[in-house]
Amino acid sequence: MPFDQLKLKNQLCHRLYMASNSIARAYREPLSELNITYPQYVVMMALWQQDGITIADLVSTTAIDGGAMTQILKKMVDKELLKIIKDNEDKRKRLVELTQQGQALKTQAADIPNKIQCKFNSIDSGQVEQLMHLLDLVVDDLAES
Amino acid sequence: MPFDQLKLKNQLCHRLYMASNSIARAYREPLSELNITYPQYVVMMALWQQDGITIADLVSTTAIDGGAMTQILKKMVDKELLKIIKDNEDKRKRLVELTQQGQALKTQAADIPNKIQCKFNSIDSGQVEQLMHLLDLVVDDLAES
DNA sequence: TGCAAATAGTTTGCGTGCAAATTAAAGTAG
DNA sequence: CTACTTTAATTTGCACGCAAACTATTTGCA
Repeated sequence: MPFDQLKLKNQLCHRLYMASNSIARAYREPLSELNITYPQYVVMMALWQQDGITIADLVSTTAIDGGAMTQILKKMVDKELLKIIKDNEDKRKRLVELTQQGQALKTQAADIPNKIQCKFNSIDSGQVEQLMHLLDLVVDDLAES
Repeated sequence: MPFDQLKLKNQLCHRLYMASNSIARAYREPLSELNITYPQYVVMMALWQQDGITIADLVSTTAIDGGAMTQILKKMVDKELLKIIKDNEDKRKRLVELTQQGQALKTQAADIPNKIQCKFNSIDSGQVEQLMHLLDLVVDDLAES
């Protein structure tokens, strides 16, 4: 039955598609209170972890596409969440720095992970661990291919 | 440490984001040979399973947004993969039917799941099963919230 | 030294994902 | 029979994700 593999319910890709969209949708409400989108939130998390990094570093830690990153950062500069500074040592590079507003947003965001976690009633933290591990394997396997 | 939850590497959402993008990227090459995109492939799989269903049914089985579906179907009609027929019993509804070309494409697509599976070197089929199960739980938990 | 190759970022065009508004048809309550 | 509500689908506007083309530096190598 080679065609059985073409059934939607047998496909890992479709599960991932639905799960990823579901999660992004779940974040939409809490994030709209901070006036940011999900990818913008990912950028903020990366900068809360390490500030003043280059755009290339931001691309590699967030896995957001470089072309999209330019547009995303532009909007975040408009919102005065961060600013972009030229690197005098290497004039190709630009450094991304949080503004005070950007740093302050971390406090408002601190509760978001809990809000999301509350929606998971069928999964315990051990299963989340395992899920993350399996997803890491998927990403690694598909990395360069 | 409430801020530890804000670290990217602790976030399920970011894993899902990366895994979903990775998979979509992995399908891009094989699907470009069929001249379709990933969401279009999902629509095709749904129709190969059951042809002649309404757009609403297609939306619910694929989990593709209704607004996007209109655009996607329009492009697939242009490619002559399917046609859209009015339902005379309920004039609000429209039925989606594969053309001969659309049906024939199934044979060309039969090998795609294997091509993708070949890229997974770190995961066995049991782990894929488990991954799909966990993703189902995630989707269900986030369903209506 | 000089010049090709690599690196950092931006821009463009296309295809979604999604919310909100809109149109048309069917169902429903009074 | 009529107005209200619900359902099916489309349209619009915005934000990405991604490939490809492009600009500006820097690096590497002969």
